[in-house]
Formats: sequence, structure tokens, C-alpha cells
Amino acid sequence: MGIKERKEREKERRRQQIIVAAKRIFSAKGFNKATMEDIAEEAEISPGTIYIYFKNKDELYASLSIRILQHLNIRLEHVKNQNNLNDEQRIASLKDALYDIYDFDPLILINLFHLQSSESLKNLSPGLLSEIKRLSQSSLKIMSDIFSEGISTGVFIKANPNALADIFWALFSGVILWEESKKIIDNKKDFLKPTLDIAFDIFRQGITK
Amino acid sequence: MGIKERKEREKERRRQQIIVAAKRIFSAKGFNKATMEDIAEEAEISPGTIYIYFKNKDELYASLSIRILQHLNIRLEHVKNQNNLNDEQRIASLKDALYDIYDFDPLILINLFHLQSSESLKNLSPGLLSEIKRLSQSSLKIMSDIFSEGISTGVFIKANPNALADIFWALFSGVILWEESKKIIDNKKDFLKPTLDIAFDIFRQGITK
Amino acid sequence: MGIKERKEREKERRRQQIIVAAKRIFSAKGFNKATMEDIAEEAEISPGTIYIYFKNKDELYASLSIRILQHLNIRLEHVKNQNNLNDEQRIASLKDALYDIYDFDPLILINLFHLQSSESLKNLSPGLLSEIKRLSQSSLKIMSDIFSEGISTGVFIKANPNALADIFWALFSGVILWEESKKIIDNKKDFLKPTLDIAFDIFRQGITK
Amino acid sequence: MGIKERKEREKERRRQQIIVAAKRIFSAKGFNKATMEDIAEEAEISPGTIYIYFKNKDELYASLSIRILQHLNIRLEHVKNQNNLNDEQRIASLKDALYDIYDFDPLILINLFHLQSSESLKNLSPGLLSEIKRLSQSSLKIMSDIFSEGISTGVFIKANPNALADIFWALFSGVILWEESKKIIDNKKDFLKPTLDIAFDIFRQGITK
DNA sequence: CATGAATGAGTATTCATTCAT
DNA sequence: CATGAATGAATACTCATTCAT
Repeated sequence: MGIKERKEREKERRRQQIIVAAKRIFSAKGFNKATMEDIAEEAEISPGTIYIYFKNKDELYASLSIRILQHLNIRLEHVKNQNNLNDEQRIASLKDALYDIYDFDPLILINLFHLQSSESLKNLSPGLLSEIKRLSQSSLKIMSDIFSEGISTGVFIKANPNALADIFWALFSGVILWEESKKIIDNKKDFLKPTLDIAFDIFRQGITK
Repeated sequence: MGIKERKEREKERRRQQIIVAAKRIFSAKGFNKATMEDIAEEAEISPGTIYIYFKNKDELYASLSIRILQHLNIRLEHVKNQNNLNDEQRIASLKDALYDIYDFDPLILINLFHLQSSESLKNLSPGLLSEIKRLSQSSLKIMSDIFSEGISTGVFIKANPNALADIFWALFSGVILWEESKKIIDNKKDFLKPTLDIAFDIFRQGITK
Repeated sequence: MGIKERKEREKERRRQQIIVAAKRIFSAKGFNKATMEDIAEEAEISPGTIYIYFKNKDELYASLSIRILQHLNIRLEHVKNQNNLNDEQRIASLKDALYDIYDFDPLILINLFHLQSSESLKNLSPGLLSEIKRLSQSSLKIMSDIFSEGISTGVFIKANPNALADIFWALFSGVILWEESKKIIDNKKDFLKPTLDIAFDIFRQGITK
Repeated sequence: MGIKERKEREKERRRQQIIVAAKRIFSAKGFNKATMEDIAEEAEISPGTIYIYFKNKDELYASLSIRILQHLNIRLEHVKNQNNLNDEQRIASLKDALYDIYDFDPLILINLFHLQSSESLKNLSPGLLSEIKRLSQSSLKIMSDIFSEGISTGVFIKANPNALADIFWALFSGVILWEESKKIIDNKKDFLKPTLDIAFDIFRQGITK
């Protein structure tokens, strides 16, 4: 039993090892230019081993997103369960949650956004795709619930709470991707955090009666 | 002289022919699955001919963006020059401009967003990259100017107009990309337009004193 | 340990397998007409496998030469270490060594001469180029030493021994290449051996006081 | 008539223009890496024009050799017709002729040697090949005659005069090619002329009774 | 489980050559 | 004759994936 558990833990550790390596390589080279061998080398294992833990390159790529989506979910649950907050404070708390996710691992988050807008999505196995779907929907549901509450208390404007959640998420991802690409195009300094602050302020202001 | 001009026009027509074909193929298959041969076939030319007009696959892909960025610029110039608008109306006009761009060619616009967040950007020839940069900056500048005006007239909140332009653009691209990916994940109906409407309303509300 | 060694041996065998196939194909079709697929087929492996063992086509081609240069070196060392020979006999022995090299593999030797006078040389990896350089210089040095000795004993005319070695080698390669091209131009019978005999006799006579 | 002649002259000039360009490009890049477009650009004409004057790339390459072989022939005829020379002096004169050919255009001469030992030879049109054959044989015949005379006067050793001519030519080309490749391998200074001097001295000494 | 050599389908790109103008 | 845009066959090389050890 103890042995079994140790093996389990080792297996998980190996998985993480690969994920960490994959994250680095995908971030540095992009999905297409990154090779499985690159990743294997970074993880200090052989290429074949990756295929024991991940079905193929697409699924490895998608797996990065699973992890951060799980994280997001947990973090959002937290916000939802903070009962002592008023609606405005809850938006602030939501904002903090997204910040945390970004800080937790910017590269993986950007990977997630890339995934969302990429051809990879079309090639995933049904299982993985539905897991991503479930996690996404769950996160959006929580956000939607929060907005819903604010609407029902009359603090927020009357709007479809799902739409608000979508817009909140779109604003978050849009700002991150755009600031990221400005870095590449202009070699400019990174204004992500202040820009996000302004963006969320405008949003909060915009949905508040 | 007449001959020279005609040839010039024919060359440009051939270029457009290739761009149109490339757009179709890239949109249908994604960057990687699309082959140069596919594109050549669609354009009813030989593969080699593409390379007379475009240095390589990356540049062909990027060239799709140039066209839509030019359109965007022209459209934004228009908005800027409409002197009879108040600040709120100008935001509405800005919104219409972005709508038009989306309607003009949704697929190419999504390509543009992909490009901005992609490895392709790193492999472009300096000339093409700087053209993209120039056009992007020019568009952002116009938006920034519009916000600037609203700030100085006291209609909008005091904020960095560049940041507002960035956020406006990020919101636009974020909503489009997110609705696009929801289509893939959920097979859901397309709520793009209404969502964009709400998003821009919130934004307008959020930056208005 | 035993396993590791066996694998090592198998890898070397595979390398040889490829080299042998490459030699046949290059000799039959020439560098350009020979395709990597031809070679793979001849070696009964897949095209990709060649690239595990050789960086590219140029390096594969050059590798053929390494083998014969090594042979040449060993053979020349032999001649050098034969202490019971007088100077004239040593020249004869030198001649025999070059004959042997030619007999060992005429096609590869001709490949080597082609290589020396070709564009390929400019595209080799530094490692391979320096190995070729090292082996060439080593062979030349041995020949030079032999001539040097004959000069110091007063048997040969006073001349720069390096130049004599260069000329000896140039005569050898010149005759082989010229007879080879005569075969193509004239479809003539092969007079290589007798011509080489006369050439070396003249050379010997020419450097003997 | 005058017009016809002028056209003829202009045609020939254009041909030379192409040959000069081809020589430069082939020498700089080698046969394979040199493109017809490179040559056209160097000659300041369009690629299509080359095909008016030369059947294809192989023939263009071979045409370079024709010119120098013609030159060689003329020069050797000269030597043959110098009646006031003894046999030794005639060898010296032969040597001078080859020197002159080299000086006239080293690059084309090296091209000729490359051609002789290349796959191109196999792809030439029968007409061009037979012209090269005729010129080569003619040159060798003259050399052979000279050696023949020396043999019959008892000055040179008894040997097949054709073989002597072959060896003389092989020595010449071998030294040039070997010194050329040493330049590439070692980046060494060019010792061509002194080495050739020694080589011919040895040869002369070697065939003199 | 881990390995890493082998696979081989897949494709971007090149370039000699042609031919309508 | 000259052009140069168009051709399209030809191929080196890559890399995700497999599988015997």
C-alpha cells in the first residue's frame, strides 16, 4: 500500500516535471516550433516517456490549461464563499482572483488563451475537451452567479449575468494578450498590471448603477 | 508606359488572388494544416508562383493582416474626422468602425489576433513587421486621440488615453476570441454581436463621469 | 555494460551500412542526382534514419572521405616505419600504398578528389572539416618526411619536401581524375594503372640525383 | 551586309557577356549552388535570354571550357610550330603555354578541371561533348607529338608519348586542383606557381635520359 | 515503466526552363 | 531578340509517434 502510494506520487511528480518543461518550451517557441524532443530534453527524460503520460502533443499542450483552470476554479469558489462581502467588494475580490491566477503562472495562462484561439482545440480527444469545457463553464458559472447577485440587489445594471461573466473574462484575456503582443511588436515595457487595473475599474464603474 | 501600368495592375491582381485564396485556406484549416499547395490550388496557380509574391508562408499569413489593418486605419481616420460628433457619439462611432472591420472579414480579423499572439511574429521580415507595427500604432493613436479629447472636455474620466485605447482594443479582441472559442468548446450559438454591444456599453459607461 | 557495448557496436554497424549504401549511390548517380531516399532505400532503412547518423547530405558525402583518409594514413604510417628500405625503395613503397588505397575503393577515392575541389567543402560542420584537414595534413606530413630523409641522405635533389609531397599527391590525383574523365569523354579503355606506373617512374627519376 | 555583321558582332558580345558572368558565378558558388538567375543578374540580362544563347545550364557550364580549350589549342600549335627549339626548350615552351592558359583565366581553367571530373559531363548534348572531345584530343595530340619527337631524337626516355602527354596534363591539373583545395582547407597562402615550377622540373628531369 | 532508435508521411521551398507579350 | 512571370517537378529535411529492448 505504502509502495503503491509512493509510486503514485512519483508518477505524479514525473507528470509535473513534464508539464513544467512543456510550459517553458511552449512559451519560448510557440506550439509549432516546440518539438517533443525539446520538451523531453528540458524535462531530462526521453521522448518516448512523454507518451506514457500524455497521449500526444495536443493533449500535452491542453493539459497545461487543465491545471490552471482547476486553479482558477478553486480560487473562484473561494470568492463565492466569502459571505461578508458586498457586491463591489466581490468584484474586487474577483479581480484579485484573476490577478492571482496570472501571478501563479503567467506563461500557462497565456498558453490557455492561445489554446482557446487555436487549431489545437479542434484536435483534442473528447475526454480532454469536455474536461476543459466543464472547468471553463464552472468558472464562468461562478462569475455569473456573482454578477447575478449584484444585479438582484440592484447594485449592478440589469444585464445578462452570463454575458457579464463572458465580458469580464474576455476583458482579462484581451488585455493580457494585447499587452503581450505589444511587447513583441514594440519591444515596449510591460504595462500589464496598471492597464488591467484601469480596465477592471472601468468595468466595475460601467456595470454599477 | 501603358503596358508597364497594365502589368503593374495585373501583378497587384495576382497578389490579391493569392491573398484571397490564402485567407480561405488558412481559415478553413488553420495555419499549420494549410499547405502552400492547397493555397496554390485555390488560387489556381502553381506553388512556385506564390513565392514570387510572398517570401514564405509566414509572410503570406502576415500579409492577410496588413490589409485589414489598413482598412481599420482608414475607417478610424473617418471617425476622427467626423467633427459634428460629441464624445459619446464618437465612442459609438468607434464601436461602429470596429464592427465594420469585423464584418468586412471576420476570419482575417481573427487571423490578426492570432498573429499578434503567435510565434509567427518573430519570423517576419523586418519590413513586414515594421509595417504591421506602424499600422497598429497608427490605429491606436487615433483611438487614443479620441479618448484624449473626451478627457479634456471633461466628459470622460481622467485616465491615460493610451491605456484607454489599449483597453478598448483588448476588449474588442478579447470578446471576439472568447466567443469564437466558446463556439468550438460548447458548440454554442454565436452571441458575438449582442455581447460586444453590452461590452462597449459597459466600457462607455465606465469611462463616462 | 555488455548491453551498452552491443548497442554501440550496432550503431557503428548502422553507420557503416549507410556509408556503404551512400557510396554506391553517389558513385552511380553523382552527388546531385543521388537522393537521400535512394540512399535510404539502398541501405534498407527510412530516410529519417540517415539524419540520426549524419547531419545532412553534404556531411554524409564528406564522411565517405574520412574513411579512406584514415586508411591512407595507416597505410602511410606503415611505409614510414619500414626501416629496412632505402630511399628508392621507400618511394616504391609509397607508390604501392597509393595503389592500395585506390584498389581499396576507387569510387570513394574519386569522391575524395571531387570533394577537395568542390563547393561541398564550404558547407561542412567545423568538426568534420577539421577532421579532414587533420587527416590530410597528417598524410602529407608522412610523405614529406620520407622525401626529407631522401634529401638529407643525398639521394634526392634538394627541394622543399612539402612541395615534393604535394606534387606526389597531385600527380596521383591528377592522373586518376584525368583517366577517369577520358573514360567518359572517349569511352576509352582504362589505362590507369600503366599510366600511374609511368608517372611515378618519371617522378622518381625526376627527383633522384 | 554591314547590318548583318553588326548584329553578328552584337550577338557574340552578348554571348561573351554571359560567359563572363557565368564564369564568375560558377567559380564563386560552384555549379550546383549557382543559379541561372544569379548568372542573369550578373550579366545584367533576364534569365530567359541566357536560353537564347545556351541550350541549358550544363551547356553553359561546358561552354566555358570550350573557350579555354580553343585557347589552349592555339597556344599549343604555336609551340609545335616553333622550329628553332631543341627538345628541352620545347618542354619549357610547353610549360609556358600551360602557364599562359592559367594566367589567361584561372577560374575558367579550374572550371574545366571540375567539368572533367563531374557529373555534368554525362549530361551534355552530343554536339558539345564531341567538340570538347575534339579539342581535348587535339591538344593532347600536339603534346604527344612533341614528346614523340624528343623520344625519337633519343633525348627522352622511351615511353608511350600519349601517356607522357596524359601525365603532363594530369600533373598540371592535379597541382592546380590540389593547391586550390589546400587554399580552402587550410586557408593557406597560394603556392601554385613555385609548386608548378618544381613539378615541371621534376617531370622534365624524369623523362630526360 | 523508461528508453531512444527508427520510422515515414508530410511539405515548404527551389530553380531550370518555357513562352506569351 | 529580349523579357520575366509562371511553371511544377523534384527533394532535403523534420518531427510526432511507435515499439523492441
